[in-house]
Amino acid sequence: MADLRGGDLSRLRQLNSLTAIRALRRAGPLTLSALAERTGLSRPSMKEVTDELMALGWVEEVPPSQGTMGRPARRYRFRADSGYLVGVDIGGHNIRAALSDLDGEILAETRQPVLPDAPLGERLAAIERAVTGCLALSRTTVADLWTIAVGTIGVIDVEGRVIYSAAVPTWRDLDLAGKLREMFPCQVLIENDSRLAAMAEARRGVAKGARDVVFLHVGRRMGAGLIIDGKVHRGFGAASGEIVMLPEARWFDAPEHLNTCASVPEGTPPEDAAGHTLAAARNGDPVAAGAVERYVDDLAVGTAAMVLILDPQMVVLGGGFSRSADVLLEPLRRRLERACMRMPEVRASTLGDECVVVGAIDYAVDHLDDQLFTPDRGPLPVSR
Amino acid sequence: MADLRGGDLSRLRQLNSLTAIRALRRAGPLTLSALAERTGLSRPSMKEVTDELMALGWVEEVPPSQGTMGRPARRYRFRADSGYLVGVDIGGHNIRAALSDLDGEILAETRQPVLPDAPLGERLAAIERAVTGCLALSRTTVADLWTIAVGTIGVIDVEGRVIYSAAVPTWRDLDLAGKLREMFPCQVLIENDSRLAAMAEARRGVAKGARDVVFLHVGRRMGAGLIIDGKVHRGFGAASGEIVMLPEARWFDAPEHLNTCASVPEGTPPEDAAGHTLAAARNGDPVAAGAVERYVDDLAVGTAAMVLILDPQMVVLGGGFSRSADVLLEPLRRRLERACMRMPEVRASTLGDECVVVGAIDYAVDHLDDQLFTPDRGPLPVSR
DNA sequence: TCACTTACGAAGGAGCGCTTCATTAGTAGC
DNA sequence: GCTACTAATGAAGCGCTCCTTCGTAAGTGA
Repeated sequence: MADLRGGDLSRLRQLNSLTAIRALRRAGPLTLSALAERTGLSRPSMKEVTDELMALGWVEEVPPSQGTMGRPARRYRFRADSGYLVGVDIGGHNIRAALSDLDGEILAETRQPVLPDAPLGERLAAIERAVTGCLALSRTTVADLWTIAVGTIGVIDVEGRVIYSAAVPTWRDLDLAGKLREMFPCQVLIENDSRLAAMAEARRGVAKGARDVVFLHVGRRMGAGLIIDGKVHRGFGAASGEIVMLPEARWFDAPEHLNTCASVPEGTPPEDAAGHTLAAARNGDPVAAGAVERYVDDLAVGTAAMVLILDPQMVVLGGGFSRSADVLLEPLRRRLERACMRMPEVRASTLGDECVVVGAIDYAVDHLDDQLFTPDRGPLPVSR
Repeated sequence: MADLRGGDLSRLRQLNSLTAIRALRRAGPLTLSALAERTGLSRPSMKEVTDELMALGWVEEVPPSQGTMGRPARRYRFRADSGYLVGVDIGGHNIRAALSDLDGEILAETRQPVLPDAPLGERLAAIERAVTGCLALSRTTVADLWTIAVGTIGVIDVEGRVIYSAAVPTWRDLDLAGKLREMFPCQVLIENDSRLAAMAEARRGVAKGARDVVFLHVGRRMGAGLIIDGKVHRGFGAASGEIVMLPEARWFDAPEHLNTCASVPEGTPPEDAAGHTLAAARNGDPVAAGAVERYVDDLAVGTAAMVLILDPQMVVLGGGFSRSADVLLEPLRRRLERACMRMPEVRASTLGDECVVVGAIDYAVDHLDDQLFTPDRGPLPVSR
């Protein structure tokens, strides 16, 4: 429960340094005066702070802006390139990776296809290829990596061990965090992919700014991710969002309505059936429309449970089927309107397939921020 | 999003003062040396801090402890009696109030019976009587009150307005916070009663120490309160925990199994029927046992929804029926065991009827803490 | 070239916390 | 009752961080 440590003078400086970093991260290059004004410090004090931050490698000078009145002011910026973050999305069929700077600006992305039943070694190798691919694209080395954040399907325990994964058999009981730590000499974070997707939507997607968000992963498998009070909600055993396990919530079998619809042509591969049904419904096929109706009926039950329990500001529809949001959104809203006490906004995901990698990066950025702004870390470390 | 204000020297002092207060609140009377050690400050600095706090009225000296080696040390304690908090539970049939010091130590309690359909004025008068009764019992005046926290049935909006109340008709559309602010010249907080009960259990009840708690209010009406990350979770529109509104969760009609059980004697008043059924089940009546089975079946569905969605550390069974926890707990556990991914602890409430008032006080204490520990409040105010 | 604007840099001062050391007020043992 | 020991007290002096103030520097616009 919070810290009971009193502050030293150096603690004050540390606080002010962090405040300066935060201001620079938020507002880009700033002059000394602007920085001083924003943080409330005097210019001379801020000068000392920036000098120190420059010496440590956290901040650098950029050329002054031209055409201003008066003597041109020095400008400083946060050196977001003094370290890099990688986000990884380990899906059934694809492994995606993205590399960003410390501000979460994405600099490179890669994708490695992989078979759901590929042996473990192959899958891990694909992860390594995806990450090193990103490094090569952005001309950085593994030594510059500060954090790798991984989103994966399945239930992950608090230590980063996979304890359940319906979609990827070889994934089960794997100490994923451990394996990745062997591969990469940096901090490794593991999260459930739906939760990271929720994070992405809450940070830079359609739910930007919302503190409480329910993210629905609708696709061939169903899942949910929760953002509560602006943070990823994991739950005590990292098993939150698993409403799909409750038969009464009617999520588990919901996709069957779309898969087994009579309007799907014979011989369609099973993974494409739902897409056919949704497309047919969009084109006015009454049989498909009925299947979609029944699908949304089921989807709405589990969703209403989450909305009634949490009263979020927004519900975001994501996952594979969210490409058909135009067919799903309105009927879902209508049903929720009837079922809920207070109707949340219901919107479609805007980030698409990159949702999870982007969320992984946002998660890593948050983690970095937390580390920086946790008191009693001692002085700021040298950056690079 | 956090503050961007840098720190002054005085800010450091403020921080240290607050740290000292916090240490004293947590550990009772402490000597200067002990305080210094705990907070990491040097003794001379801590002396200045305590001098200042004494001058402001936040801290006072107590006689030194005897029989120690060496020169006896001054001891200081937090003046929890420099202000008072009141918690109020507005139920259908009773209005309870309790008065505590700033540490949340309860000093007086009162109860005022009131009819569910009493006119609004009468109900408000009963609230006033309950509170002034507490003041009289503890020989304090309304001027010493810092905060009143109120828990009430029904859905309260973010501004403290009652927007829905099935049990108390006159309560509807009432600006409760406004009315109370007219009555009492202090800070007024309004919350839903189940959420406050959850708070109490998480702070000093059976769930003490748990960060994520689901509190089940089981009684003639059903409700739930959530503690997430140690804080009351209200939701965006203060409508969280309303799973009872979802038919598929089977909470709404669940109590009917107990009310309409054939083993209830003719002529039993409807409010006592469920109690009879539970008692009969405890005594081995097979008909009553069946009714209880069906009741728990329903109860478990909504509960499983909450557990699967949130993955709490603990589920607390509270409310009127929790007096029969011995009959309910085991069957509930069995059903959850089957339904949940990770089984939480399931325990009965230990605080009984005082749950809500106590929770209201804990809520007020938390609020006070937040206010104190929010930066940029300027210097510590004079206490009393 | 001159007035004006804005930033820079150095100097002096105040607040806060730290260390050090002589002093004080108790207990324990003889 | 005296002495040795223990632990807290109080005052002095130091260093760090931030503040304000003021003269100087480096641009723009007339």
